[in-house]
Amino acid sequence: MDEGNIISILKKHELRVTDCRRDVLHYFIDSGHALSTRELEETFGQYDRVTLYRTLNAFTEKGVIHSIPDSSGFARYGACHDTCGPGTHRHDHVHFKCEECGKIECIPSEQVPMVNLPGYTISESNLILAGTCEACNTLPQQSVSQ
Amino acid sequence: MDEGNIISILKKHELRVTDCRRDVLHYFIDSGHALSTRELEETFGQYDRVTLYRTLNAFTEKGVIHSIPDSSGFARYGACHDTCGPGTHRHDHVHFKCEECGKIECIPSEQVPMVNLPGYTISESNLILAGTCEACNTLPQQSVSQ
DNA sequence: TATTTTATGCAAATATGTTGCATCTATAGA
DNA sequence: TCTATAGATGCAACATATTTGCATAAAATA
Ligand SMILES: [Mn+2]
Ligand SMILES: [Mn+2]
Ligand SMILES: [Zn+2]
Ligand SMILES: [Zn+2]
Repeated sequence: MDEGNIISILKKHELRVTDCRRDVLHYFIDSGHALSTRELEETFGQYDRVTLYRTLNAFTEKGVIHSIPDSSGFARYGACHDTCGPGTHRHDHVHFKCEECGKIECIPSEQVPMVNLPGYTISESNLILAGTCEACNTLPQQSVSQ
Repeated sequence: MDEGNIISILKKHELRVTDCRRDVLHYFIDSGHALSTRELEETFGQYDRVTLYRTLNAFTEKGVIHSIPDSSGFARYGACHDTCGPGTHRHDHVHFKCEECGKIECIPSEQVPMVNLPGYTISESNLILAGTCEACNTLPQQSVSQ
């Protein structure tokens, strides 16, 4: 994605355009998988850890990214769809966590099936699948640590 | 649940019966919602933090409890069904996180819908719903911090 | 450009989770 | 019931994740 688009996404979400935010958002959009704080720290050593955390929090609050439920104990984030903004979050797509390569992918093509629970109000649904991803099934020997 | 049942559950899962394990298991079974390590630490100040963590790990390994994915980044655990034991884990039920009271419940009556992803191997599915729980819908003013 | 608002970096604090080791205890066997 | 032993506990220390306070720097606005 080109730099102009990155900047307009930041502006559309009421975020000041800074080097750190441009670089991180760029990386989110181009990476194709959900990111951990660890991966961001390793990728962006030029920025302070605290700044990266604050970037993730700002992005989450403004609807640029969303956190993905995981039982590993580490937070993971994925880029939101165009439809998300401050106040409006819709993440009805499935997530897949590969146990071989450790990557979490958003699967935009799969909608989370609706469930009806009498008495409950459901505002958000998250379906997280785990197993082996397409890439690891094709190249079974390329497994990598998380 | 009575003390005899608690003890027999521990024994059935190859766990030595200790005060800590009896108290924690009792609390899991009677509480009706998923527990965070934080809540356990606050509830069981008489036991060392490390012992509580090791209790959770032992329970999870032996199939007494299961961890529940959450986007908060903190581990949460729920009591397993009768059908779980060492080696056999089946958690195809839905989980619900209430945004009012912060509680996570297991919904044993709802199965996680199957999804087919060509190219992927799926070994586990987790569906986490969020919104307002039955209790909070009934008594809207009783909201509590997480 | 001047003003205002917000982001950043650094230090420090807090929180979460694990490991090593000495001691204690639940359990099985004599 | 007594004893031997594998396993559980508590404590200290460690490792890592995440947040907060504050001074400074930079972005937006006029
Ligand atoms: Mn996603
Ligand atoms: Mn459950
Ligand atoms: Zn993979
Ligand atoms: Zn509730």
